[in-house]
Amino acid sequence: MSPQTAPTLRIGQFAVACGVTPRTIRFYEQQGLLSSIPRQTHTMRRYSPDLIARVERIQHLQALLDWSLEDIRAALVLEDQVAALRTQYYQNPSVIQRQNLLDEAIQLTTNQLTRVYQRMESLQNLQRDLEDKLSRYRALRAESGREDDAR
Amino acid sequence: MSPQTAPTLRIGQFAVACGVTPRTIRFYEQQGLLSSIPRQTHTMRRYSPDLIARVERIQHLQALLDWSLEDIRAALVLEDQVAALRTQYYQNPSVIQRQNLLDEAIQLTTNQLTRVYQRMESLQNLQRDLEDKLSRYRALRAESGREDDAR
DNA sequence: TATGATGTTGACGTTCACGTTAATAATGGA
DNA sequence: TCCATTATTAACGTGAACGTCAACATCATA
Repeated sequence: MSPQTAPTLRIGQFAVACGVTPRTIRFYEQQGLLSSIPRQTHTMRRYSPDLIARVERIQHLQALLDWSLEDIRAALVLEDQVAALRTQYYQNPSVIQRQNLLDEAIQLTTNQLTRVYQRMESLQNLQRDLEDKLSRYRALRAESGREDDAR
Repeated sequence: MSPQTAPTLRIGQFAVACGVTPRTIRFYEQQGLLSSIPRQTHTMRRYSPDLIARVERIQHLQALLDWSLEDIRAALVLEDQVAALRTQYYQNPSVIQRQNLLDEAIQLTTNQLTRVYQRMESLQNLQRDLEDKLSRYRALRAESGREDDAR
């Protein structure tokens, strides 16, 4: 969460850098996916370039795991909390609290990994099907080519 | 396309077998994903069990490649045409037509495969990220455990 | 300092992939 | 033959993830 780079980008350039529209960025913020964006002189939002990776992460989870923005939000919030833990960002919580938080994060990440493995397996099956199909098509095309030669 | 098994199932049982609702089945037919379903006595639809695989295929393409039903329809229609070609289902088209059809099908399948490869690569990256994250969490959790021991 | 590009907050619109309901008809077993 | 179960069409409803528009504010620069 803590920005490593200065918040220099305005929403237009930031959105282009992320490959989305400004509307999408505002929508993500509204849904709690980007937390409070600092504003210069209390008006326009400013984005630090390291937030680009966060938006791309959102889109990846969306596209690759079929997660809703709500699921993604929950995951990011938890990750942010762990990150805050590490940098002692907020008042050092009790050992129990830290452990619970970490256990939750471990649980969540494990679930994500399981999902990833399942998807990869399904994709491999699909790959096999498609490769078989392709070779059958090529064989048919070759036959048809021979007929054509003999015209 | 040509059913290998008799159309015995009514829509309720068929939908259950596919893991969807009857509404979904009717919707797919309406969108041209299942072509004309034979009806006994001109009223109720009857499904042959081999159509289950087709519905599962639709859901896979939807979930794994993020395709719209329209994209899937186009792919299935093309595949059906090639299958019809093989079984001489409709009037033997000209050699040129057959070749064009096959070329289209080869093109489409190649595109699908490309998409599959891209997704698998992205998934592998995500897998690495998640595994790294998980081991970091576990390390943190271990630290916290030691603090706890020293209470 | 004028002005065109860019940003802001609502609020309503849109698309996809179905869900739900209603009013009616067909099926199949006691 | 009766009647509970299942199916049929038609129509409207829904949630997610934005798109679009209006009415206004602010920024950068000539």
